[in-house]
Amino acid sequence: MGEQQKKVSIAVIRRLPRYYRYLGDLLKNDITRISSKELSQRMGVTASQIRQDLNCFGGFGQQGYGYNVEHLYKEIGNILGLYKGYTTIIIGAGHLGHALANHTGFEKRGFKLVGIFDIKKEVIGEEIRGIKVRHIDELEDFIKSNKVDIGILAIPKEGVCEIAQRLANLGVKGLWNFSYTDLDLCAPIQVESVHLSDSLMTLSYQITQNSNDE
Amino acid sequence: MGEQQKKVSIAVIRRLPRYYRYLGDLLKNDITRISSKELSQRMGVTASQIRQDLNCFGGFGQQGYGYNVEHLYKEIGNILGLYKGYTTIIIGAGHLGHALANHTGFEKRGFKLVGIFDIKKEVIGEEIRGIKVRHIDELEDFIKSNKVDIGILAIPKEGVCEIAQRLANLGVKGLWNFSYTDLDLCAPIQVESVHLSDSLMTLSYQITQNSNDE
DNA sequence: TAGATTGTTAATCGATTAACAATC
DNA sequence: TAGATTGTTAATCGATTAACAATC
Repeated sequence: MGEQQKKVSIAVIRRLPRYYRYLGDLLKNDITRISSKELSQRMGVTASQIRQDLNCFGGFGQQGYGYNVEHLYKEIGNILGLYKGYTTIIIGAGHLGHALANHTGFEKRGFKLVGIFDIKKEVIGEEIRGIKVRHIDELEDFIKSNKVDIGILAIPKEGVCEIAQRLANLGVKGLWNFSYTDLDLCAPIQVESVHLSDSLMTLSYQITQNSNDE
Repeated sequence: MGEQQKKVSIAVIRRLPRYYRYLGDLLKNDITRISSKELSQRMGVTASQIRQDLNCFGGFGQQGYGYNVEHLYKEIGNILGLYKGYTTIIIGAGHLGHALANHTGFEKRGFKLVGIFDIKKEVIGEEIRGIKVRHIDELEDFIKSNKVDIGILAIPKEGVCEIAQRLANLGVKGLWNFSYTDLDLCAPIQVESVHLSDSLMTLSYQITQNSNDE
């Protein structure tokens, strides 16, 4: 803690979950060691990049041998904070909120859903995977008596800024934002946005280009 | 058509939807012109980057004046293929499939949902926003008699590769992949993946770093 | 030991930023 | 015309790839 290697670029960080995924697959297939060269072929990247990326965090390999799959898998999991026991709450019990609440993959990676909030009377009290939907007015009390690390924002962009600020004020560490707007908070809170429309438009651009090329 | 400016980098393309979003907001607020400098301040990027990005596609501005908001908005929409009338089908009527089907934002941007498919008897025949869920066996017939540009893959990773290949074979132009795996098809089809877990893990890394820094 | 493969430095490539002439 | 702001070239910065000595 405290001492910090020089800042790792966002490009590297965004590749870590992908490494983690491929290593998990290798582990499932009982492969115990892998070289950067073989991993690079499976992943479609250069071996050099893999070695550079990993060496941002320390030397996990061994010359002449390569990397121990299980060890590397766990190390990356550790770097990503997957063993910290982070807890999440979902704001917005609409269709997307339901989908995210019902997705079991997040828990598999160590993220525990502990609360769901909404503003609409109709959904309050409903249970999703054993978790009761609470009224948004209970947010402050809930967070004061429960550790909440991450707020998942599955609400329309109109209300998101106010909620985001409330969560920041309550000491929530990160926001996972699904609303169609950028969040620009003056608070020490991390924001990761998933702009689904942006992603779809990117795909749209690419198929348009393909058609033009012909 | 046919003649192609030198390939625009993916970094630029991924910024286009964001420009589009900000321009849409300006338009709503009845702002008719904007300079790269002012837009850069609103978006938190450099004016130079905005001008460079836009000039990959042509000169949309005017010296001494800036950019006409409505014109630029429409041009970017055009570049992104939003006026092509692209149609989509969703594969997988689970929680995520439901959420995507019920999301009206995509239609607002020109993507028309025309079909939903699943394999489970229980959901076949159900209607989501007026669209009947069909059995996956009807996929080939449906696509042969209906134009389908984009397949949205909202199914577990186990079945996704086979379905993706079937869609590619049927001439679908793009796949929007939500399953937790990379698709590596040998077919002339564009793939855009949304790995939600990867995004969450990136956030997790960042809040972990913040805690370590203290 | 010989072979393999890392960790790491150096070279290359590409993307971003700065600068400014062109021009509305 | 003078002022503003683009389009575009040049400079800088950072990320990726290549190379290779270190070492298991």
